[in-house]
Formats: sequence, C-alpha cells, structure tokens
Amino acid sequence: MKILAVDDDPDLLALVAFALAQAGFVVVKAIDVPSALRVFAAEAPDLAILDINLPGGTGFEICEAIRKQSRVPVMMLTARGEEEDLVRALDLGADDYLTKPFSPRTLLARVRALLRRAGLETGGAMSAGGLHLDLEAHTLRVGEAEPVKLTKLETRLLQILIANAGHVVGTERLLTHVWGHRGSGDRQLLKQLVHRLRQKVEVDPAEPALLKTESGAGYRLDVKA
Amino acid sequence: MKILAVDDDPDLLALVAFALAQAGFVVVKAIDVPSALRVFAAEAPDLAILDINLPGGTGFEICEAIRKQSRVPVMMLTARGEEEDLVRALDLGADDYLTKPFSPRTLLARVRALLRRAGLETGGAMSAGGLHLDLEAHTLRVGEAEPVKLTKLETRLLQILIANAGHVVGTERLLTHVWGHRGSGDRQLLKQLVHRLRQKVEVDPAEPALLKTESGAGYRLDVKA
DNA sequence: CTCGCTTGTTACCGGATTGTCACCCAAGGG
DNA sequence: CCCTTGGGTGACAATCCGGTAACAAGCGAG
Repeated sequence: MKILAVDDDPDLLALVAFALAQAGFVVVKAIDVPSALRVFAAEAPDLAILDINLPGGTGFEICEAIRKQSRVPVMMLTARGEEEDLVRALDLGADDYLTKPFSPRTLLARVRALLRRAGLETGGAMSAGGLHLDLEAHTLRVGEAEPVKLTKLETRLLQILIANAGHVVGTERLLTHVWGHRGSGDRQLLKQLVHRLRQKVEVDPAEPALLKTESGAGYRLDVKA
Repeated sequence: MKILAVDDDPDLLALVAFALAQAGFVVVKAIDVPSALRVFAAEAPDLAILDINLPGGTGFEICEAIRKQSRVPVMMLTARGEEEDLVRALDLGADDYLTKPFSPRTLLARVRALLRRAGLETGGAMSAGGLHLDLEAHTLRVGEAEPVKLTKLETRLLQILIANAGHVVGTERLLTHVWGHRGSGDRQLLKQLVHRLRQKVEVDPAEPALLKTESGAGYRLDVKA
C-alpha cells in the first residue's frame, strides 16, 4: 500500500513518513505543489496526505488536481483548524481532515479508516516484524525491499508462520494448515516447500535468518523488533 | 437518501434532523440503543449518525451491531473529543467522526463526502488512470481514444478492477463479483472473459499493457497515468 | 423464426507449481 | 565404527494454471 505525504515541514514530514512506514506502508514524499503532482503521477499512490499550507501554493490545488484524474482517498492536514478550510477541503473532494498537532496513532487510525472505506484494505494482509504478507496478491515484502511473488502453498505456509511469529509451529500443524488433512506423514513436502521458500526470501538461504528450523519440533519465524 | 440520526439530546437531534431534511435527505430518528437498532432494521437507512453518549449504552454498540450486518457509512458524534473515542470508533468500523459542537454546514459537508465515498452518489461512471468506464452505457474509453462497447460481464469485471486499480484482485473475488456465487471453481469463465476483454481494449492483446495477469493470484489493472 | 451478439463449454499448448525420489550431511546410540 | 534418524538439496515427473481457439447454447430484436 503506497501513500503520498506532502508537507513543507521536514520534521513533520519525517514523522508522518516514519509512522506510516512502521505500519507497513510504502511512503513517497513531496514538499511542494509541483513535486507532489509529479510524484503522484509517477508513483500512483493509494492515498494522499496533503498539508494545506505549502510554499508557493496550497494543498487544495493538489487535491483538486488529483480529483480530476483519480478517486484515491485524500486526507488534508492543517494547523489552522478553521472551519472554512474543512468545508473547502471536503467540497473539493477530500475524504478526511486532520488538525495539527495530531498523534501518529490518530493518523494511522484515520488512514486505515480511509483505506477501508475506499475498499482498498485487502482484508487479507498480515504483518509481523518487518514482514508484510498480502494474501490476495500472494506477495511478501521484507522490510522496505521489493515485494517477492509467492506461490499458493508458500503463501499458506507464511500465513500460519506469521500468525505465530516468534513461536515454534509443529510439523503436524503446518502440514494440516497448508495441505489440509493428508496422511500428514508427508514431511518431504514440507521440507521442499521450506527449502523453496528460503530460496526466495532469505538473504542467505544456507543460513536462514527468518525461517528457522526447530529440530524435532517444526519451524519458527524469527522476528526482530 | 435515508439517514438514521441517534442522539438522546432532543434539541441537538432536532437540529441535525432539520439540517439534513433541509438538504433533501429523509431522516429517521432514535434516542437510545434499542430503538436505534429497531429503526435501523426497519428502515434500512443509507447512512447512520450516532451519538456516543446514550442513556443505557453507547453509540459504539450500535456501530458494532450495524457493522455486523451492513456496510453503510457510519458517522460518530461525541462531545468529548478524546482521542480514545476516535480510535475506538474507527476501529469498530465507523467511517467518520464529528466533535460537538459542530455547524450544520460541517455536518452536511461530511455527510456528502461519506455518501460520495460509499459510491452511493456515483452517476454510474468511474475512472482510474486514463480509463473511463461508463456503467450505464457499458462503454470504456482508454485515454482519448474512441469509447469501446462492452458486454454486461465485461463491465462488471472492469468495475471491480478499476475500483482496485493498481492492485491485485484475487480470482475468488473476481468470480463472486462478476458471477456472484458459483462453486467458485469456474476459473475457465474468467479466463475467457479476460481474454475477450483484452481483445477489445488492449493495443496488443498478446502483450497486455492494462489487464495484467498475476500468476497464481488473480488479475491487476495497471494504471500508468 | 432467424439473425447476431453474448455467454458457456470443451480441448489443446506451454510454462509454472508441486510431488516424488535419490542422495548428502550431521548427530547420536549401540 | 556402523547404523539410524532428521533435515537439506538437486533433479525430474506429474499436475495445475493461464492463454487461445473453436464451437455450442442462450437470448433479445426484428
């Protein structure tokens, strides 16, 4: 999920970007009107957060330009908190509005609400540590790296591992979750699946940093932070 | 357009109802949790405005109950303006939030924004990137080119793809949206539909620029504005 | 009824995914 | 030292899945 954040205050922009990145969003930034429009066209973000007061222009212009070509949710930020701004923003097609100062938690709650309203929240996405699994797109993103494409079985395996991040998941449970039933004696399948998954997601597949083996028990997803 | 307003303060409720009625909405009212649920079930409103503080309960309960059965937009009202309320409301699936006191104008602007967001106000047209889909005329215009005529199924497919432009939409979701039911095993229909649609809209159907395949997952509408 | 368009069905091709087998290595017990 | 066990690895086969074509079945308009 990609979010465009526009603000001319470097500190606030960094804070917003950090909060969003922590929550698993990809953030693209801009500091004025022209760069915001350029980035929007180039990156096609899923949501835009626009400061109203910008050097040489306002967030209203950006909002208006975005609305002409797209229906992505737009959230406006303002320090003023005046009703005029609010009404004007909503009339221009903005979807929400936040008054500075705001807490990162509030920002995230509102962003999530907007995405859900827009029907963009996949419903099927989970994350743990720096891992973000998209169950619908079958992709895994490790930290800020490019998403990796996964197969159906790999997705199912990661689903249960991420759901139990940091804890050992027994071989039997893995087998039944991924293949659902089976003589459940088929450990070879699991070996292969883990092997193939490691080739895709581990930096050094011979020395797994994420998908740890718990000898005699099962596997464990190691999450830092 | 029918709106449910819930508040235990008769004066405020009357004010809200009046403002909404002036703007052309049909308003149904309730003053506590049980009556709100009853009215909601009986009247099936298109939007709900809920006060948080109610005698013998809270608007949260109503919101939760509504969300279990419906996706209509919900707006919460509170006098407190505490962040806890905001976060909780949004987590429960509320779509917006207004702090008392508020002006009728603000209320209306927000209500309209919500309805627009919910797609209840769309004139039967949607666009993303350079694509413009007319749901009534069953036509698609790509950039500045001549509109292409679409069949019913093709329109439905594009509808969900455009609504999720740039994102993978899983096979299952596509099947249920277009055909709505099916043992969901009928991937062949989807294959054919996509194939036929590509013949119509892609410059080079063998090398799709718009309707991308996400192997093992689903399809994605690629928007390069 | 017939024409023409839309939708559903069957079949085949090629590449990706998954299942199977054979073998390696390391640890542990007799 | 030999054997067994559990896991990792590579190669290959079976199967699945998407793209394509051809054709049949539905269906509305005239």
